Amino acid sequence: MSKLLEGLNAEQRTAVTTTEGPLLVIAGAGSGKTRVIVHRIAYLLEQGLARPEQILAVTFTNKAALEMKERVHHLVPPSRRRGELLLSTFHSLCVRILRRHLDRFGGAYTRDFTIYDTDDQGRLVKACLKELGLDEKQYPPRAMQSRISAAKNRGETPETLPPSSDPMRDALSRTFRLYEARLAAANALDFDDLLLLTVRLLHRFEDIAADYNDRFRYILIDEYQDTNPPQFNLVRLLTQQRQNLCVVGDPDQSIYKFRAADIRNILDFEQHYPKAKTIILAQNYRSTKTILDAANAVIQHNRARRKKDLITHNPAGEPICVFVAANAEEEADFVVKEITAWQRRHAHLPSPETRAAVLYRINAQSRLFEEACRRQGVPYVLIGGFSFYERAEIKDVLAYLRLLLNPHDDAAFDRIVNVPPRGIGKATLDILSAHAINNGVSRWTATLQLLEAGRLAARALTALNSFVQLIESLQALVGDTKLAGLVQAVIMRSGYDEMLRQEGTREAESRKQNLNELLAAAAEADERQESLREFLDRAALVADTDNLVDDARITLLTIHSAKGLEFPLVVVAGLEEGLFPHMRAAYNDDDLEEERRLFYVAMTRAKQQLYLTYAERRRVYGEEVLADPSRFLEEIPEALLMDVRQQGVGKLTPPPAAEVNGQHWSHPQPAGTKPVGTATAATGFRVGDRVAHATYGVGQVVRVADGKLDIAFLGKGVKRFVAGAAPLKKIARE
DNA sequence: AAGTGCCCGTTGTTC
DNA sequence: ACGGGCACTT
Repeated sequence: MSKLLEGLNAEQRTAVTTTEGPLLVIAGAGSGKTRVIVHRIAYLLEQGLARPEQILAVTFTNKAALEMKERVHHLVPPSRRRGELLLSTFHSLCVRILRRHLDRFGGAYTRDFTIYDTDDQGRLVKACLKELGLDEKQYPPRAMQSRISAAKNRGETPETLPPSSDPMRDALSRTFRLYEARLAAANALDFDDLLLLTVRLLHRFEDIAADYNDRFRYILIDEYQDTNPPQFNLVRLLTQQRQNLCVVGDPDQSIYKFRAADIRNILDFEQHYPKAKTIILAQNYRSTKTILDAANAVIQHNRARRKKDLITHNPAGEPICVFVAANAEEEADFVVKEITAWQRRHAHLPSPETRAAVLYRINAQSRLFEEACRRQGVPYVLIGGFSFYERAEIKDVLAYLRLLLNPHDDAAFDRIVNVPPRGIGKATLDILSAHAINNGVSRWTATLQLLEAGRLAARALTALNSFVQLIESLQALVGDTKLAGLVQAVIMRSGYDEMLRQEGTREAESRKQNLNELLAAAAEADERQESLREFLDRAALVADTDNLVDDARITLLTIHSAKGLEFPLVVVAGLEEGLFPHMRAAYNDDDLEEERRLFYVAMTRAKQQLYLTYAERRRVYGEEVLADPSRFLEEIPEALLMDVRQQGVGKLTPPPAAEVNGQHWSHPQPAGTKPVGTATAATGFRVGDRVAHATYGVGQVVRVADGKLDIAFLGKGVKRFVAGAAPLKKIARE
């Protein structure tokens, strides 16, 4: 028997060695899912079933891909792994394919396309709304953006969304159409396009599809529960010929519905691939029995679910600690203090066994924990939120670099045309933009044409001309100069360095430091002999967790970012109604069940010890609000919990119902009621209506006058809202 | 064209 | 509480 199989349980072995035909591996949290994938790849190589370049494994992050590769290398001797093992995310894979074949479409898109990130997308949507004369108040850019994205992932195109008499739908249709046209004009692809165009490419050109079918004899997909329709279609197209497809995932950990992930992909796998064999990995190797029992108890509250209980032979371990803080600052202080104390108590263990993570629902919570760490002088690593590649100065310099490769990249152009300020003001840019729209050309082309015609104020002409000179002179360096040199040239010649120097603030200093880090990253890319293109692609597709520091003592991150990770000590913070489950998810069963899965993911990150904390008061939008404990806390058997303040677990029972205007209200939302839409105006509200607010919870309209609403919230008094100014949902009676 | 002050929405999760 | 966007000023 192969040494590879030693130490694997019976199910894991079957999953590793069943190499013909489709295979579905339902892997519970901590059941060795990654291990199965790694060993399966190693097995394929060792048995000579495939050469490295014939295997494709798709992971959720690039970091996961790198780790897997290392582990495979550890198991397989070098002689067996000559060739390129392709381990990557769906997005990276698609960029790779498109950079090779996108020209085949022959239309506007070429292989030199630029990738628009969410930020660029937002700018573009805004510009489209403006161009169409649509009011941003009535059609919030962010909402439009996510509707467009959702439509694209459903397979809609501007053609399938015809003009409509409904103003909202019509606005969406028109914005969508213009948005797509502008993307094409800029030779730009958004994140959705990367997947969608790859699917279209393989669908349309059989020879390309055949090539990849030929090449990839074995395909493995990790975190399959979070694949979306385009990803599903891509997998279909890649497995037409051979169905040596192995998907691994856990329906209970599906947490990306908001980005179009469709849990049915995994639930219906056996229907999609009728010859599929299914293996369930139900033994958890990660967590203590206490933690696992609690997680099992919680997830059982989900009704739309295939029953699956995880078991473990691990010891019971310590009870789960629940801490109730008076406010969010106290919560954060307690968490940091408790973590350091726990680590001190376990100082005899090797340091990887005392790593801790603070998990929270929303990024805004991170600030509290950062501040608590700073106050207590404890080093920490923050994941996400304002990560490196999202910083303005980094994006600015990257925008310069993008413009060098693709001057028609309007998003990049807009970003830096007057950064640092070089006298190209609003008036000039309006003319420029109008010219670009009227002539159907990019900003860059419009600039050249305006310069040619000379029909602008002399000052504007000089400024624009020097900008063009700058870009062209930098373009001349591409290819000849090393990346580090190029980045340095951008920072210096653009005047960015000078601008930061003149500011002279601490903030400017730290931005300068960030740019130095970017320089270092460029130098590293030089060592790997990367092209500018590859450098930019990487920058566009880095995941927050890709920069995870493995040996950090304390890591702060959202639960979403924590997917696939594990820590000996985990604190899940902010377990309050309205925050977790989040207000916006509390009104429909599907969203609420996804919140519960999110909590399930959070709990099952913990190996040894789990803390659950919440604050009775928290500042939201600068205002102190009261909060009730999360309903999820009540779903954990009390025997598994310990209140670290010795207040008794009775603390966790829901607060009594309250009276508003003589009517009885229970919090949260009364059962059986449904949201009927977001209020964009006070119209449609009547005195007596039940309404919900993202921050204050359920309330009752007590006055409607002059486009204003007075709403009474339980325990929070009467608040006044201006029409269209607040995220209100009206709740229908019954 | 750039600077100042006020109003408004923000904070839901990410490749 | 805070920053972006806008109107208004210099």
